[in-house]
Amino acid sequence: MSAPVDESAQGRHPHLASGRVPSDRVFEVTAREGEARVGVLRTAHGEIETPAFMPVGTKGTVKLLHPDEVRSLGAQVVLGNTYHLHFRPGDALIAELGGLHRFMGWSGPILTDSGGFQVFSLRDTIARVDDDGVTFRNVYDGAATRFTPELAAGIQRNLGSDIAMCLDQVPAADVGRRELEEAVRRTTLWAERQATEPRADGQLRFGINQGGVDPELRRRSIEEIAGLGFDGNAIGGLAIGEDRDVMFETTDWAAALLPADRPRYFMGIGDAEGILEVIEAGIDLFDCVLPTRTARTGSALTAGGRLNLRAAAFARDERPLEEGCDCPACSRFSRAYIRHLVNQNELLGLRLLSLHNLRFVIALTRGAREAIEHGAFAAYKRERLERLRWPAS
RNA sequence: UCCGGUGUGGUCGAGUCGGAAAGACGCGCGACUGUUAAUCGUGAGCCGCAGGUUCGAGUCCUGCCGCCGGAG
Repeated sequence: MSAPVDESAQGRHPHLASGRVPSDRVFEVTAREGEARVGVLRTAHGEIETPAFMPVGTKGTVKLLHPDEVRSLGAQVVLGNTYHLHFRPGDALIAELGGLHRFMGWSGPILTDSGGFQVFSLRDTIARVDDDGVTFRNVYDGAATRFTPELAAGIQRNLGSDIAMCLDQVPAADVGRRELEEAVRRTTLWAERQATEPRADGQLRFGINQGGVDPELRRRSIEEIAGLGFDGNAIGGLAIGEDRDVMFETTDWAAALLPADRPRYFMGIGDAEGILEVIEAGIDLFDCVLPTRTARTGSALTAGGRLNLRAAAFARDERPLEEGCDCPACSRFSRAYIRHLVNQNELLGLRLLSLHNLRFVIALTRGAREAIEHGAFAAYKRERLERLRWPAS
């Protein structure tokens, strides 16, 4: 594959390139419609127009894609991961090489997740959780490892991300109230400690509230976390298997409780309906592996729903994945060809699907942004949901 | 023509003293939501054909057919 080199990322130290943004200019809301809003989040490595979808690049890469491709799809910020980069190749090594931006050739904003989700979603590896931190066997070599808020802060400082997330305790969707309450309590305890840790130059820090869909616990968590005055606030521990309607309902009132002058981040949602719902609730940022993962497992996201490209139904389908889509896949290749590539395990097929799926969610989000600016979001959402319910193809 | 071997889902291939047909790949279908994921789940076999022995046959017997090898 030959791809253009990102000149701007060459020979530059991300820490030197970064600039501190005056705190009163970090986030500005520029338009509203109901609870939904449009804004701009200014980071050390550039601005993010919100609402924004953030592609996930856990190990320092949005899987299969060149950073320039990710950028040209309209992505303004990507995620990196504290857990994975700490073990491979090591955050100290990345710091030595000039930070994550330079290391991965992405000169735009980077948000790093704290590792909390990884530790707690890999439940079987957890040895012990206490108020100080969590001990687990890491997935790379099985060695016992301890994560604390201080370590999560230190790793993210080494990575030099623009937005660092707090280490949180993420309980499964089906835990009882007692365990949920423990997670809320600990998440606050940890956030208080992480809040005072040193950070990279210009780095913003976001708190994460928990509480599942329990009204009292979520409310309590939001009050405690938001009370610590982070640069932004995330709703964590949702979209992990709970009832969808309850999740949306929770998001509606939970988002409204978050400080309006700070960015609000819903962690881990990426399907079309979900994106529209959380935007409507007043969420500014969201991320998800869905577009890139479903791509690698052979599915395309479209306005009419997901297409399983492996299906025989597409063998002679000469249409693009989605009519009217401007992505590199749709502008040139047929469903039949992509199906052939996917079924033959040709990487190009998975790359084309990745490009398309990311373009789909980014374009959907951009459409929402523009709609809000014109006071047309309600109609936009209705129309998009209609198409999902009654797909044209 | 004779001798020997062999015939199990689309393909390769395990089936021990006859007792509910492994596995892999492929194919069909489906999942996937702060990535241990180019992953995971799931479906489909008149055991070459016809008889026979037996309570019971992919396994034993007979005949036929197809393939492989050798002899002539």
